[in-house]
Amino acid sequence: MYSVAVEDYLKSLWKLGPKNVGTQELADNLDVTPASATKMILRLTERGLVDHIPYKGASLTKKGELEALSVVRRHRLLETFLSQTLGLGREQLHEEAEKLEHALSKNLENSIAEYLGYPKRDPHGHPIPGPNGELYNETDLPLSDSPLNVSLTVMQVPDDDFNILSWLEKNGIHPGVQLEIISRDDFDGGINVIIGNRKIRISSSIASLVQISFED
Amino acid sequence: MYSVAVEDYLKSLWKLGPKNVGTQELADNLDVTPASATKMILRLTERGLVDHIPYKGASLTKKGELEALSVVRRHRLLETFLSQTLGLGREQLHEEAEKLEHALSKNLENSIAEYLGYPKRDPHGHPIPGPNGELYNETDLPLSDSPLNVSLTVMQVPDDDFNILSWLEKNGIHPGVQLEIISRDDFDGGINVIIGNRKIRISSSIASLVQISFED
DNA sequence: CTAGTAATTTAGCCTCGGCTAAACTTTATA
DNA sequence: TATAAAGTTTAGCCGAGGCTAAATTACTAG
Repeated sequence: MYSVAVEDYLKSLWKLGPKNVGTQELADNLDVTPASATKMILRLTERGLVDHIPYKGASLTKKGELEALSVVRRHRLLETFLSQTLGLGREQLHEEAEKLEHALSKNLENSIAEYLGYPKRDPHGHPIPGPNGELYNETDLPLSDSPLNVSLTVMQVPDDDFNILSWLEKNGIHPGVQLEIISRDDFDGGINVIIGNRKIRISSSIASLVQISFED
Repeated sequence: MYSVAVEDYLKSLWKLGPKNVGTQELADNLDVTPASATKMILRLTERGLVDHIPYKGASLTKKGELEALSVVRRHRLLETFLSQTLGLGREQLHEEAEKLEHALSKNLENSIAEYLGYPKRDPHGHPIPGPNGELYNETDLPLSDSPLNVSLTVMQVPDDDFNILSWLEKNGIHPGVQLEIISRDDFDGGINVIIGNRKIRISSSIASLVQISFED
């Protein structure tokens, strides 16, 4: 139904939204020139997938959002499937799913979801949209803003940065793990955490990409 | 590296070869017009993937054949993988693999091959080319030409015709099954076979698409 | 051997999704 | 508030891969 390019634009608009997304930001995200992004935005607007206010930015219509969520669902189901079956590491999943998501039929999507027992989250802890775009309420919080001396459970890690993910894996930080912040370096926002019996320092920029919850 | 269209053309040329393939035949196989096929053949020739003698047909170069075999390998590994993990029926595999094969990275191909234990055949019994295009010698024979009153083992069934495959499945005919031809209808080449404790008639056109061997 | 038919190629057009260069808004700064 | 900078759009180009219609080549039958 939709081309690879169209699906990629919708996914980016969803990821960068729900605010009005600027042409530049969208173009950067997709590795194309702003001129190309403008042209595609016009086509998507034509097809009722996007609302566009010239010089102000673009955002998904309801129709566009549903299609974007369908792509995200396929992506996250594939990550979960590849992780479960082949045992691929968290840092390898994104790149593979990025290609396969465009080639996954509705049938196969359903088979995979059933096989996995209708999972609610992928291996990075990201919520998997339902078959009709349902996305449950997000209550996880950034590790960077969390209080000291409280037991925290890691809920989400980023999915698309190989280096950050490798570092997190190496330090045992992934969904389900318990940790506790013992101090915060005021000058740069870096934090020191206890995880298992080890103490490690996490930079502010990475801590802001890790989501936690207070429940065990 | 190669586009979906290029991979599809190479795969078709391989399937229809190794003879010189006519433009019409190729075009029919790919559901495009002969004019489109001609144009693509010229591009593939330009890229050293195809040898083309104007008005006589086209065939794969060594380079083109290796690339075609790589696509076939991905296709058959995917069929095997989807069958093993999701338990998809033989008649559903082809269509899904047809789309996914173009989105499978070398890494994922390797992971899947390892996971499956480097299988030699896919669920339809078709040989899976090795990672460098190795294809072992084919010794299976068409059921339609096989002798009477000898125990035969089904080795291969077609992969791309949903209706034929459904019929074969329904009648328990798939790789690994033993059967014996008890008579042949001279007028149309249809055969009567014993399979398990049932006796069924197989039309000549279907029997020519089923490959058998004499070993048990 | 020649005419008619079938297969193939060429010519010319289209859409998609890129690009660069230039023009036009909007925003920020002096 | 004028103007420079930044962001956005327009114009025009390109290649891939389709298409139709017309021209060309090959094959076949009389």
